[in-house]
Amino acid sequence: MVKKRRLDNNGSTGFQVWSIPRAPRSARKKGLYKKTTDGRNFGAIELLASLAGKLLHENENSASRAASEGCNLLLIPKDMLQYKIDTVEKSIKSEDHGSSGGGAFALERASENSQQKDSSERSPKVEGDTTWDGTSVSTNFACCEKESSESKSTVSKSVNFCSEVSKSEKIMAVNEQAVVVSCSNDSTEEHISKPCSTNAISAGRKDDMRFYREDDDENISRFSKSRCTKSKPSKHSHIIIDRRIRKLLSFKHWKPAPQLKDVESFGSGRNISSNKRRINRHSLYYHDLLYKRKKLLDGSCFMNTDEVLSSEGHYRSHGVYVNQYDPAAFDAMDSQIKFSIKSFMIPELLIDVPETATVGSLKRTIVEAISTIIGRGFHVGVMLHGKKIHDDNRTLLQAGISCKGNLDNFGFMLEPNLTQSSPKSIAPQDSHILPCNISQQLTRTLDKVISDMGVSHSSSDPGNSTSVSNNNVDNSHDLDVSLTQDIVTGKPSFESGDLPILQTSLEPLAVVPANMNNKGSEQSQRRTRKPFSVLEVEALIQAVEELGTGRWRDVKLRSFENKDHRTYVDLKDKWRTLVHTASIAAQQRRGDPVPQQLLDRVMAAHSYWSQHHSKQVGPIDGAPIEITDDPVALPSIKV
DNA sequence: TTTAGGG
DNA sequence: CCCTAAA
Repeated sequence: MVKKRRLDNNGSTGFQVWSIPRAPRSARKKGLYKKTTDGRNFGAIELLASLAGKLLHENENSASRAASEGCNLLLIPKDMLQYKIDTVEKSIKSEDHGSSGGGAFALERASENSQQKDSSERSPKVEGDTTWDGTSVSTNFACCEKESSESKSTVSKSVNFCSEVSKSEKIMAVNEQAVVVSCSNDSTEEHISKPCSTNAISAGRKDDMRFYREDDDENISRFSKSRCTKSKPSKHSHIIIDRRIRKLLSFKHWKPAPQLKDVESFGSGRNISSNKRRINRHSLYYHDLLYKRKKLLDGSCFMNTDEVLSSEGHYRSHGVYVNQYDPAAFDAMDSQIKFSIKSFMIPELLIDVPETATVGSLKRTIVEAISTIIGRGFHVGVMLHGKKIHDDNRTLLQAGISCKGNLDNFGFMLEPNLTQSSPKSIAPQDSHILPCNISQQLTRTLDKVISDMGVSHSSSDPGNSTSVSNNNVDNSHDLDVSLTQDIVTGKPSFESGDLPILQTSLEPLAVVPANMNNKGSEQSQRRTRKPFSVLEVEALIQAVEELGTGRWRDVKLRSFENKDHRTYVDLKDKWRTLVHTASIAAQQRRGDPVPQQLLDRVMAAHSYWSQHHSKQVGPIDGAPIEITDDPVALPSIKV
C-alpha cells in the first residue's frame, strides 16, 4: 500500500512523500490495486509538485482562482512561493478573472505529466460552489530534504503547504466556524462549503508544519514560518487542488478526535464500532480509514496529518493533538522528505504513583508534570472504561485502575480549565519542539504508573485474569513502537495551533488513551478477546447439532441469546476454529483445551452438516438429529 | 442483516 | 477477532 514516488518536475524542487492512495474496496480486494514496490504510483505531493511547477508558469489568473478557493490546498516550493505570493496578491485584488478551475487545470496537466494513469483518479473539477472569502489561510511547511544522490538540491528546500490536510481547516474548526468538510469514499461527494470566517482563519496562522532533517534530529531545521492573517490575506497564496489531492493528502490521514460521547462508550469498542458504522457513509469511510491506517502499521507507511473530522463532516472544535515525527520510522525508507506537523510536545514524564495514590493525586501529578511545560490552563481527567472517574479521593486501586490492568480502557483526558486559561502560558507559539509527544508520554507515564504499581490481578472474574495479564504484556511489548504507531495511526495530538481551544471550549479536549500504542483506538479498538468457555463450546455444539451450520443467527438466538458479546459471527468463527481444532493433533492445539469429547461432537456435527443441507432440512427443536448414528457423522480422520 | 470466508 | 463481499 505504500506508495512512494519521487517527482522532479520541471527541474524544480523534487518532492518525495509517502502516500497511501486509496482504491475502491473492490479493487483492493481483488488485487487490482496492488501496491507497486517500484514506486510507480503517483504520490500526492508529486501531483502537488507538478501543480506547483505548472503554476509557476501559469498566469496570475490561476493563482487568483486558487486563492479564491483556498480551502483546498497549496503546496509550492518556497522559491516559487515568493513568486506566487506576489502574483496572488495582485490578482486577489483584481478579483477572479473568470479563470475558473485554473488550479484544476494545472493539476490535470500535472497529472498527465506525471503519467498518472489511474483512471479512478481522473482530474476532478473544482467545485463550483466552493467559496472563499479571499482571505488566506496558510500553513507552513518547512521541509528538509534529505540529501540524496538523485536530489538536486543539496540544501533543504522549504515548502509552503497550505491545505486542509494540515491546518487551515482544522484551525477553523478550532473556532467552531469550521469549514464544513465532509469526506466520503472515492468518487463520492465532498463538500467544501462555507467560507471560513476570518476569525477562524486568523487562528490558523499559528500552525506550522515542519520538515525535519532525518540526520539531524536534534538540530531541527525550521524553515519558512510565515503566517497569514486577515490583515495580510495574501501572505500566502492558495492554490486549489482537486479532490483527488485532498483525498490523497488528507482524508486518509485524518482521524476524528473522540468526543466525550464517544468516549463514554470507550470501554465497549463494539458499540462504538457498530454505531459508527450506522451513522453514514462518512463514518464508513472513516472507519475504513482507520482500518487502513491500522493496516499501515505493518507496511511501515505513514504520512500523518492529524485532523479533526467528525462523522458528520464537521470539524470538531476540541481536541488534543500531537503529531509526531519519528526518525526511526523513516529510517526504514530512503525518503527524502520528512515532515511533521509542529506539535506540542512534551518531554518524557515519568511519574511514580503508588497504588494507594488517589485518583486526584494522579491527576494533579499529571497536571503538574505537564503544566511545567505547557503552562497552566488545563486539568486532567482520568477515564476508565469510558467513564470519567470523578471521585478524586478514591485510590487507583479502588478505582480499579490497578486491578483492571487492561489499559485499553484507561486514559487521560486533557480538559480546559477556564479559570486559569492564559493563552500565553498555554500556547507558547512557536515553542521549541520538545522531543516527545504528549500522548506517547502519557502513555508511557501511565504504563509506568501501572507497572510501578504492579498489576494486581485481583480480578473477580477468574476467566479473565489471563487475558488481563496478556494485555499487560502486550502493552509493554508495544511500547517500543508507540512512536511509529502514533504517526501511522495519527493519534490525537496536542498542537499549539489548537491550544486556543483551551480557552474556548468547555468540553474535554480529547482522551489520550493510555495505550495509544495499541493498534486501534477509539472505535477501531478491537474487542478484548474473550475465550469461549467449555460450557459455551458445548452450547455451541449443541446448537449446531440441532440447527446445523449456516444458521448462525439461529444458533445465536438459541444458545447465546443473552450473551451480547457473542455475535453470530463470533459463533461462526468459533465453530470454524473448533472444527479446525478437532482436525489437528492434540499436541498442536493451543489455548485452554477443549475436551476431546466435545471435539468429537464437533467433527461429527461438521461431517453431518457438510453432507446435509442445514439450511433446508435442519432438525427442528425437540427432534435433534442423532449424529452419532449417522454414518457420515463419524469422526472424520481427514484433515 | 446474515452468511461465508479471507485475514 | 476483524473485515467485507454477497446474498
